[in-house]
Amino acid sequence: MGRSPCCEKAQINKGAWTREEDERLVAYIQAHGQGSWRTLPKAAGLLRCGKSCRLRWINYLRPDVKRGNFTVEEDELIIELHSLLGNKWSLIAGRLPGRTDNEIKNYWNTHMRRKLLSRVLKEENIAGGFRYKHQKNPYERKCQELNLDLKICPPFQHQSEPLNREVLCFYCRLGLQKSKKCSCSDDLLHMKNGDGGETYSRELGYCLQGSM
DNA sequence: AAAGCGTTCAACCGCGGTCTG
DNA sequence: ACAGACCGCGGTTGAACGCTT
Repeated sequence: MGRSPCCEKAQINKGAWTREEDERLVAYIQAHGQGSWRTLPKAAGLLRCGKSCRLRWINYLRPDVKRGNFTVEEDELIIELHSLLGNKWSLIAGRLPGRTDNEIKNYWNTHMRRKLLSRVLKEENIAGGFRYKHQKNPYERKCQELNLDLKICPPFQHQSEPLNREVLCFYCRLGLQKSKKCSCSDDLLHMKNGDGGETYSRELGYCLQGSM
């Protein structure tokens, strides 16, 4: 009935990976490719479950993983994408080459939330003082305000002409047509969005609908 | 010096959807 | 058709580290 288990749970190592385990995993994937995570640990001589191997490879050992601090541009992009997609870390990571969903999630939870909140509260302060002065928890309130109502549906099919990537601004090329930072002309925006009232994100592969 | 507290981030957990026997 | 494993994802945890007192 069903498949056999991927590994003997009792013989599984947990916790931090050792240098030797890393080397074994990298060497195996370089020689044989990723293939099936289910069979990889045994084939590579690792006492780990496939899930753990996958995580270690994707988040840390993969050669194209970009280490080090996030740039200002990446910061801004994460904020923009999070406002559109919410906690869809894998989708956000897909727009940031070399960054993993786990890394972005951690970065958001440690740095960005605070940064964004302080920015918003500062803007609010400048705009007209504390309208919510009476409320006890401005952080919670502001987080609720930032939660946008967004619907995601399958990709829009009939695009007659390929969009000219050269004339699109950086944010539009990332699928953020309605970004405040978008510098495209009104004509171009009309051409990109068509008549349906939907914003098709070619890069993200979604129709973005609702309030933005 | 060291205790206490806060921050960071790698790794684990649990869930939902998908796949396989 | 169905049971159960796999896969990928977001949420959470806990060890390590840094800072403050």
